[in-house]
Amino acid sequence: MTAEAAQGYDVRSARPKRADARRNYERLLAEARTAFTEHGTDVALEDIARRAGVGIGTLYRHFPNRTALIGAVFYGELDALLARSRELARAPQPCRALIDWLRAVIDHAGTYRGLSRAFLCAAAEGSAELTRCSEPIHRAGSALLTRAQQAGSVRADVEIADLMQLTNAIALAVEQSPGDPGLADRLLTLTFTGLKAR
Amino acid sequence: MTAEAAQGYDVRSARPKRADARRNYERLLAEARTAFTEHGTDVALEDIARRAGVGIGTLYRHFPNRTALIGAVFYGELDALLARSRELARAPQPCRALIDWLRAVIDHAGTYRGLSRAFLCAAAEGSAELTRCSEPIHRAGSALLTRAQQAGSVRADVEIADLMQLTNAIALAVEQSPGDPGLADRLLTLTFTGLKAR
DNA sequence: ACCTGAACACCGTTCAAGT
DNA sequence: ACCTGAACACCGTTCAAGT
Repeated sequence: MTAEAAQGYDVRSARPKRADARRNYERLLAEARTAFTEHGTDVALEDIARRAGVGIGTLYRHFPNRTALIGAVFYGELDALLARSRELARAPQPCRALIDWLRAVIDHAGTYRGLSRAFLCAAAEGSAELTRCSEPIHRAGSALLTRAQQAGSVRADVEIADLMQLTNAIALAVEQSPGDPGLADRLLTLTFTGLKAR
Repeated sequence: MTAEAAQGYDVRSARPKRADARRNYERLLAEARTAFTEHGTDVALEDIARRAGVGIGTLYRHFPNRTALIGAVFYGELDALLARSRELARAPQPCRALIDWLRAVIDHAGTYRGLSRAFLCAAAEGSAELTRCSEPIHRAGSALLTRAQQAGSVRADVEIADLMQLTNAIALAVEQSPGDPGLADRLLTLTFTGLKAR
């Protein structure tokens, strides 16, 4: 399902949204995106509603809670991340491609302050909005992981779920350490080579 | 400085606290500990004050913000973690000892829901209360790391700061995945062996 | 069917008054 | 010097009234 389809139809009734409802949905999404980018995902929802020119009640009608809104914004930006994975699936070094993609995931999570935390917490809550984001990400990562394993450059006993958990965790650590731009690379290198001496 | 000294003297004036102030401080700390254990670090501060039998203003007088309170509770429990590191410093396998200790750090962070997040965030905020906790932890970890490196079982280019960041991140991922008790072990094993095939 | 925003609930924090 | 708790500010969420 594309992002357009999700915007054009009511999720519950599966019927087309009324034109004004759809316009409000899109405005809220756009304002949420810029607000999250500027002030992080903890920004006041009332601000987002005001900037979108709708009442706070309308925001809640479209997005029952903050996580749902974060998930909807993130879902709309998945395409770039998935396109990058398809690109890297044809890169000459399968292992390098996997690491590069994990780095892209971390960078993307860093675009909104609070996103990676919401993502980690959502797994525990079982939020439908963020789960539908993590599924395509996992599939994309799985393809890159399998390719690197078949090339013999990555251990066969590594599972994508664990690797993504670790990547999310690194994204969070990186987000909390704004003064250390090289941290993401160092932690990914550590994950790749491991502690163990060769 | 011991925990007793911190309780018995006013931090700013370095003078002995009045007896009632000291008693209130200790009661707040004890109630915070149990409240954090039972309901996580997001528990209402008013509840802690009420259970300690003091006004909310008294809580704020002793602990200017939530992070300070979390830090004070955590500081009082550092001894167990540091004792474990001294024990492991004499264990036969230096590398195993390091991994076991990282596991202990993760387990300890898991005793309060929200602690590892507060810890990661505090690094960015530069909270004095939590920084004084991380220093002895880093020193203890550094000793174990150096020993494993000198034994030749851990790579020489690994730095303790990165390793602790990664460990904190794992602790957070583990906390957010209560349904997966084996996650901590799997992620630590992954950190140890690395993705790279041998 | 959808929008609005006043109203409610809740919680962190402060500070004037009291001991 | 310290304690108290009413008061304030802020924010998430709901829902009766309106279009």
